[in-house]
Amino acid sequence: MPGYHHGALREALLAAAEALLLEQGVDAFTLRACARRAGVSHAAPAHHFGDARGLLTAFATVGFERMAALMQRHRDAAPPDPVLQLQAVGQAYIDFALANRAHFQLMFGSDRLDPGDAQLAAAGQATAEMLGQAMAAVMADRQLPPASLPQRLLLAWSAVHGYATLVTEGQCNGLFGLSPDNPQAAQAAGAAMLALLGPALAA
Amino acid sequence: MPGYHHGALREALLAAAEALLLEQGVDAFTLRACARRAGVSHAAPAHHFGDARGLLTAFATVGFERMAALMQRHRDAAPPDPVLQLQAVGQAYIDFALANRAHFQLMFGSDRLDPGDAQLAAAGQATAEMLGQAMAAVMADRQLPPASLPQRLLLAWSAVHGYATLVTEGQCNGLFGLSPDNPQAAQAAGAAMLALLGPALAA
DNA sequence: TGTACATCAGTGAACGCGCGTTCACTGATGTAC
DNA sequence: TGTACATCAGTGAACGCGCGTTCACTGATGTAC
Repeated sequence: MPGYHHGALREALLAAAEALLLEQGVDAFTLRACARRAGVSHAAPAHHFGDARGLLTAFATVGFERMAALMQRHRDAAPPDPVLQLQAVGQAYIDFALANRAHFQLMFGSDRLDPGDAQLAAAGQATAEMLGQAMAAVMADRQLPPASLPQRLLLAWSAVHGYATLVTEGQCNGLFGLSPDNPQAAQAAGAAMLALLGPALAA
Repeated sequence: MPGYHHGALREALLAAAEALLLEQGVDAFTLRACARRAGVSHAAPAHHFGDARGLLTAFATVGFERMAALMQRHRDAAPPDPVLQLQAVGQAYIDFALANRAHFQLMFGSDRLDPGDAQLAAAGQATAEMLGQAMAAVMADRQLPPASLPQRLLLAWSAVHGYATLVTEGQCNGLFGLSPDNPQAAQAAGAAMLALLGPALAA
């Protein structure tokens, strides 16, 4: 890993971005700070990402891909009951947010992404479909009216997204003692929430 | 409303901040742009707010106060059934977010607030208590085990917060056609979601 | 195997810009007598 | 009622800073022959 040519600068910049976002928040993110963090000239990132928007968009895309992969893993590991599988997917949503706070906040909370980016859109859609398919499986299994899919999906998504958002933003710290610094407790509380919600979605 | 002395600059700056936040997002917010928007010298805001953090903190505090007031109104207007009242409070949460996107996003999504500000903390706590009381009333009415209050509260809060966040961030635009630009549709979908959730919280 | 050359990845100096902050100031308001 | 004066609210010029972007460059890699 020598001098002039870095070799894996793209990945190094994404790692530097994560550290910066976690430490200072997205408001403080600058291309120069990111390059500094990666130990590289401040003009170097332009070769890989164009500008800050491009870098953050690539960062968010990686986030969606990771999230979808985690959902798949959780679902595969769950018992064959569709409701349990739906809960597993929801838990993956929460777990991902806790373990990748910087990605999660950027993916859903920032206006510094390029909304027209094709890869970002594809990754986001693939992630959404994981949840949609799990919900559809529940509905088929319980013979629920297909017309109610949107509402059910919206409720499920809102619950996991709201919980993940509240915890990662630190809003649950005072009232419930839940913070991303204690992921075990936050995961457990999320599981309890999903256990309470599951039956409502399957009825 | 004459020349040198503005007379209501504090309020004018908060209004200018709202317009800027809606148009450009919180990332682009600067004290100078805010002063420009209010038609005033760029050094003027310091007299009222100190710095940008102070201004945004005051702005968020106003948001929490408005939200709590709307919750109270919705609850008072609802039928005497505790579950319906809880749903009314939840609907107020959603309605507030839709009607005050700039406030909402700043209140919950920004790291540009002063976390030590006493007024902000008080206003936030008062808002949280509105939801907590409505939930407690449901539990007393249905004789539910008091120990389950935190989980139930967390589920209710997560659902309304998640929904409000997803819609105001524009995440529900593609898949569900819900955007803050069409508040009626977004309110209706939120009501449907709450109708689905209500029984789960009261059982 | 060796040489020439095109391409790529990163450098570092330079630029102009908008920002936050400071500060002496000035115009208006309110209060004491 | 009038006058003097303190206090307050807003001005505008000035500063230093970090930012994004540009650009000629240089060191390394890969490929053709």
